[in-house]
Amino acid sequence: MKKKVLLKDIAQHVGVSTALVSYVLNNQKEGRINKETADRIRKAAQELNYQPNQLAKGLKTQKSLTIGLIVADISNPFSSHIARIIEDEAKKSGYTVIFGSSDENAEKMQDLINLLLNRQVEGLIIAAAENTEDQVQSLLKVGIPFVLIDRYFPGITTNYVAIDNFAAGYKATKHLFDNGYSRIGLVTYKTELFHLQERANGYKRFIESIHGTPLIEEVSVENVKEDVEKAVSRLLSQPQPVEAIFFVTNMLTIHGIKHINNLGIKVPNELAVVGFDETDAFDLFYAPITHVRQPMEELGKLSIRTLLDIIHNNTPVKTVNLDTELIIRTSSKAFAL
Amino acid sequence: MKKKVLLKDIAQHVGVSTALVSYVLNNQKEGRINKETADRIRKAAQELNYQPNQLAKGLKTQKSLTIGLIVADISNPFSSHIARIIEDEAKKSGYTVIFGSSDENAEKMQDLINLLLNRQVEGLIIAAAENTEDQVQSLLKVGIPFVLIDRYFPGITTNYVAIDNFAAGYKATKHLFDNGYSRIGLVTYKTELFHLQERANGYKRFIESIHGTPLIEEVSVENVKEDVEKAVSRLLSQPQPVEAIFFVTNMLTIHGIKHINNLGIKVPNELAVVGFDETDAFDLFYAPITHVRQPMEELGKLSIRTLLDIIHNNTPVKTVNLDTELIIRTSSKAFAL
DNA sequence: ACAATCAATTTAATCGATTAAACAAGCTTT
DNA sequence: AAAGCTTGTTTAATCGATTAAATTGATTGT
Repeated sequence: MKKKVLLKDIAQHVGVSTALVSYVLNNQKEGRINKETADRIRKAAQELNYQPNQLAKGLKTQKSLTIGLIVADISNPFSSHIARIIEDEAKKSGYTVIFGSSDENAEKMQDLINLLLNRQVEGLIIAAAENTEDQVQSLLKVGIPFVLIDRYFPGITTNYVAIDNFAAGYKATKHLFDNGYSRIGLVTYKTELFHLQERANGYKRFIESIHGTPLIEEVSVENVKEDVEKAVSRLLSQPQPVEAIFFVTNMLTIHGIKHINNLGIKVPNELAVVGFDETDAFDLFYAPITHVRQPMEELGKLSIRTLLDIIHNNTPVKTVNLDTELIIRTSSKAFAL
Repeated sequence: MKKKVLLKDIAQHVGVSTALVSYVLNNQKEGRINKETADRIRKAAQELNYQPNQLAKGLKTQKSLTIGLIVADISNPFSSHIARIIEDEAKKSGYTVIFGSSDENAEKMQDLINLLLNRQVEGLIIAAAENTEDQVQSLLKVGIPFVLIDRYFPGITTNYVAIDNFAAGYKATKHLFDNGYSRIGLVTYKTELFHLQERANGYKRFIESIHGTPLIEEVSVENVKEDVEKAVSRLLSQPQPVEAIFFVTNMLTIHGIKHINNLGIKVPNELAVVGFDETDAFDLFYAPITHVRQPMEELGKLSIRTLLDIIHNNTPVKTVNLDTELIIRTSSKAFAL
């Protein structure tokens, strides 16, 4: 591999010290540098196609211009969508993003945090995995700038950008009820994750408000597909089968409707469905899926902007719960009267 | 922010030089170091939770343990799936991946390359954007280890991992014909990208082999949705409308079937469809979509393994064209006889 | 008893930048 | 003409690690 062009090479080429080259290329000491010398330096840098070594620069300046993003799984469309928004927004401020997938696993998440900190990221955006309060607490103690996204812990006072999960759950359930479905089941993960519990709580609150019985099925993260299938089947094989199901994440929704489809059950006539998040799959289903849409752009942009704010100005704690929108399609259509 | 624990801190804590600490923590000079001293150093490192500064380490050792991945758009499921596989495989060898999205734009891709090289990545995996031969050539000249993935340039001898696009195109078209569809249209991007041309070439070759007329619609990258809609409509409003359409990428397929659906056209009875890549949307469509499946795991793993091979052993050029699988579903079902 | 060997550790240079402080030469000012 | 500014540039320390080479003190061989 050809050797890289260094500051020293430019200095030699022009016949000045590396210090001067550095000053010129960083536009420092404006006015104190001979215009003509400066031009020669800039020209040489251009010609030699000088690219500063960011490791060296970062080491000296203590600024890596890098932030870390930890998601559950970068191949999940929710994660990759957010990742893309954050990438773009970070770039606007000259920052690069390093991603990592935690697989909803606390240990992997800790490894990722260490890895990112070793790489001297200036801050983190984290979609925290289950049971990672301790890790978040210890980040707080260390004082690394970070912002939680999507998930957060009610017991920890820290920056986060998320949605109003309770309202989303309530709204989705109410919508089904208003459209004539009264026995409504819910499929969620068996999890301590607060944001998912809140979606379920919103559901429960509404069901209670109409004096109904909550019917909640919890599935494992490890075995989503099979578990969702069982969950759906159980909800349908009750003495009084459910008339509608609310799935609280994109994956649950997808596996759910695939199974419903395989069972030959007609949506919404035999069973209404409300899903969460957006995916093309929801549109292409013969009965397009009513779903809770999260404001992705806002989530992403707000999280990175908050993070950069903290990094640069050490602003006070900021917590955001954005509103969601219920996109009403066919899968929850009211009974024809 | 609490100050980080340095090698120096451990040295001071134990009462030895930083050199010794470094040797111990890197398991160097095995046997030449007093076992008891070594233990004390390791214990101190543990207690103080020492995390080496990778910028400093990388600067000195000239190894960043980082590789760069350039995709068209990380939020595209194809890209994010590949990214995830590469992330996992890289981690196994102690490497971290930095991603960037080029948006199919040559200039952005060049910026990304520079950015990644500044960050001293040891190598690159690139899904090259259109018209970036020059960039690839110049990477070759500079001698940076890199592997092209998904896309490659017939005129450039370099490492790449891709599929046999021609065969995929041929196979998909033949399948439609064998199932009784003879007027078959194709929707692709208006592009110089060789891999997409090859998919179209495979299509053309087959159509010619049956003495048919190729019906190719090209859409722009910038305006996919509208253009696909127009393309589909044009294919259907021919004097003799097409009986089947082959879409050569996942996005084209999704937009295509959405539109076909909106037009109220029944698949496959009124129009058969074959798509490319996999997405949940294909399964959930009322007539599950027959599609070309790319071997994602192999693509991802092979690309990173090849790259690491080059980095470490400077192996000779390796080009790979993997076979694809045609997943036959309902959307291309033979006419009932 | 003296050189040679060995084990254990330290010294100091280095990676490629940045930057405070020093310096040189010309110009003012009194 | 001495002292003080300006302007333009260089010197040298530094960031936090790694690592070749030097050093120290003990041990061994002859």
